Amino acid sequence: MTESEFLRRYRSSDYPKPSVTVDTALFTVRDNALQVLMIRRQEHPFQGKLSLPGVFVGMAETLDEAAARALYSKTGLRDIYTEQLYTWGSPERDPRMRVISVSYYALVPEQSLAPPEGPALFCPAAEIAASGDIAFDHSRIVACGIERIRNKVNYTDIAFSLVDEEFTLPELQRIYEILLGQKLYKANFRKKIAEKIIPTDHYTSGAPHRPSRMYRKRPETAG
Amino acid sequence: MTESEFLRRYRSSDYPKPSVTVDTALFTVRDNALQVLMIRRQEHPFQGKLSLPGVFVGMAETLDEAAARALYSKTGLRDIYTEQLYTWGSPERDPRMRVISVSYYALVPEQSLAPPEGPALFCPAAEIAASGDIAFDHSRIVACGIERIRNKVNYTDIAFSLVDEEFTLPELQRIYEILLGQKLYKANFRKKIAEKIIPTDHYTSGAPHRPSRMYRKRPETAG
DNA sequence: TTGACAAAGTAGCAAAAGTATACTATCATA
DNA sequence: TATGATAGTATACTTTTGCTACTTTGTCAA
Repeated sequence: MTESEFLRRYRSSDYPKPSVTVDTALFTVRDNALQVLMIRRQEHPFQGKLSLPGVFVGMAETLDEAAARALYSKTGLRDIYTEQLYTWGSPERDPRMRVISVSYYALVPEQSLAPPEGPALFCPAAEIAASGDIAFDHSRIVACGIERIRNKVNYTDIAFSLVDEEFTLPELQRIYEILLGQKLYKANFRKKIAEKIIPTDHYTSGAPHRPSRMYRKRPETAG
Repeated sequence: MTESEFLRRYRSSDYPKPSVTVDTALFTVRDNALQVLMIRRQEHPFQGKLSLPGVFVGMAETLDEAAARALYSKTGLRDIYTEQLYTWGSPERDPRMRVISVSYYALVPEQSLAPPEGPALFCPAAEIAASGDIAFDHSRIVACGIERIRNKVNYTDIAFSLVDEEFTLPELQRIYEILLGQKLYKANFRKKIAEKIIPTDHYTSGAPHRPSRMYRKRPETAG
């Protein structure tokens, strides 16, 4: 049997197939807390419950593209930091039918977000992760995202995805403290990230204390 | 519309669906190298090429169960360390049709493996990861597994999954060195893992030098 | 104009962790 | 009984981390 014969003969409809969705947890830091974008469901199943924005994977798009599409349709944002989290495949996770969900998380600075509209709203991520009243297994997805972020903060630069292009060190430190869930020492923090940043000649103003210098992220050195 | 009406009305066949497979990279340390179990493909596509053992996901099983099934059918082993890696969904990754692959990796000590039979064989993982001649995107899956292992060695106990229940410290250190790709200092290594192990009163014998004490992994302390 | 307040930013020490080297111990073998 | 080989230990040195105290520079109110 040649390969072309085989391809002709293979009938993919011979096998039952699960549906595949991509669900994306969009995180930001707001009001001194890590928050996640949730959607109040208008339809069954889990009508009225909170869920993550998700889409069915199109037959011609990659998973990353599906994740970007889900985010764009809810926020209008493109080119934000996005990464695959985990794939959930329990047969009972959707009461309608077998649905496998590839989950993603995304990070965006609060300043670049328009206030969420319609059924979308930001919720404290820790509350969602701890709640027993979230649609599907989306509570676990959020918990998984929180954990991933907390790990990666220590050995990557993902925290920079949560601040604007120009930022002060007190701002950045606050992001780290919220993600890690603990206070950091100012002097040590600055030593640690000194090599990752470039000072600008801009300063904050107006506050009743010494102005804070603004910095940018230093581009990664290849190799 | 009530929920039951909705469920009746929903026809899952209205949407085209990708197929979903689970592909599992089984790693072990053999001949002083990290090796991975590969299958010489008997059928199209990629006939004659090496691929990872994989199965289509059954409609009633979880993804973890599918991964365990794939491993069991090739090795006869159960209850080995297994963890999800990443999900691959490029539309072109399988020439037959749209197939989304949820990849897993597994770790097993060499001693518990029977010699592979039939089309199965162990290959140096680094060579597979670097090769351009592997079926599907399985070369990238192996590369992803190597990277994950290398990361997790430092902050988890996955290295213990690659040695027998009783092991010597020189053995364990060799595993660490192979996974990390670098020599470690004996004294420092022992300080680091001292709290993770329990000494037994067994010793190696027969070698023309001082016998080596055997240890077991200390059970994780809850909390 | 100036003193109080507040947060930004800096200096430096001590403890802990990591890096590296030198040493002693114990077997098989010749 | 000396030798070679690897197991195992002691210890000095270096870097990082944890912590405290200090100086700087703005607003605001007396």
